[in-house]
Amino acid sequence: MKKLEPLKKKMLSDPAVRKAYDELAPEYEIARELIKARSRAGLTQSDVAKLMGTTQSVIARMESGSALPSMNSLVRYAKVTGSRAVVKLVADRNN
Amino acid sequence: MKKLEPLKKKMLSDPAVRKAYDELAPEYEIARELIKARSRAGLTQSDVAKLMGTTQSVIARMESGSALPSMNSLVRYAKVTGSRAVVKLVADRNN
DNA sequence: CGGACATATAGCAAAATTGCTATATCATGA
DNA sequence: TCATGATATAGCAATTTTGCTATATGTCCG
Repeated sequence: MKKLEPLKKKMLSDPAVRKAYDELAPEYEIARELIKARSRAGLTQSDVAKLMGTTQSVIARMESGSALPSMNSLVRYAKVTGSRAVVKLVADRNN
Repeated sequence: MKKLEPLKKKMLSDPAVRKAYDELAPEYEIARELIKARSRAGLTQSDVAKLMGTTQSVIARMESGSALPSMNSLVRYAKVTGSRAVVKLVADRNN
């Protein structure tokens, strides 16, 4: 299943594509983290919503990666899914 | 320099204190990450501001922990300081 | 098929963050 | 002391996220 890597690399060498990717990637990365945490906790979006004191559509939106959430939301989401939000800024030459 | 740990533990056993601490902690944790990244890059707040296309006061506010920033800001800040924002929701029984 | 349950999207108001200007504080060196 | 560079804070407008209701999709049984 690693056959896509070369193509990916090639596409990312296009500056325009690269820029879009760089800005988009974090949203999906976070979305994946959210979904992982929620399934680990065995909760539905409605469950999480109720626990966070909001509605299911809000959770769906966060997990869809249609926008970068605030740390506030992230921390609250983490809390109700039995997780802890860890944020690090790691040195990275390639950016 | 570990003498404060027992006191800290005791204080946190007070529910009211604990709640305030839980909500406050992430802001300062993030602020510390920001400042670390910036000094690693050898930049001033004004430098970062310019690179991000904003002003020094905005950076000062982010680093003061007076509010939880958005992932958007975090990612942009990371980028100009030669870092990468890593967000993880790690399983954590104690919360 | 028809009914539950889970997730996704739209549209708008409310709330929070961001951007900005101005100014304050603080440390350092000439 | 004065000047300079760096960081902090205030106040307000602009932008973004959040919260909400309603509705759409999609899936899995019975």
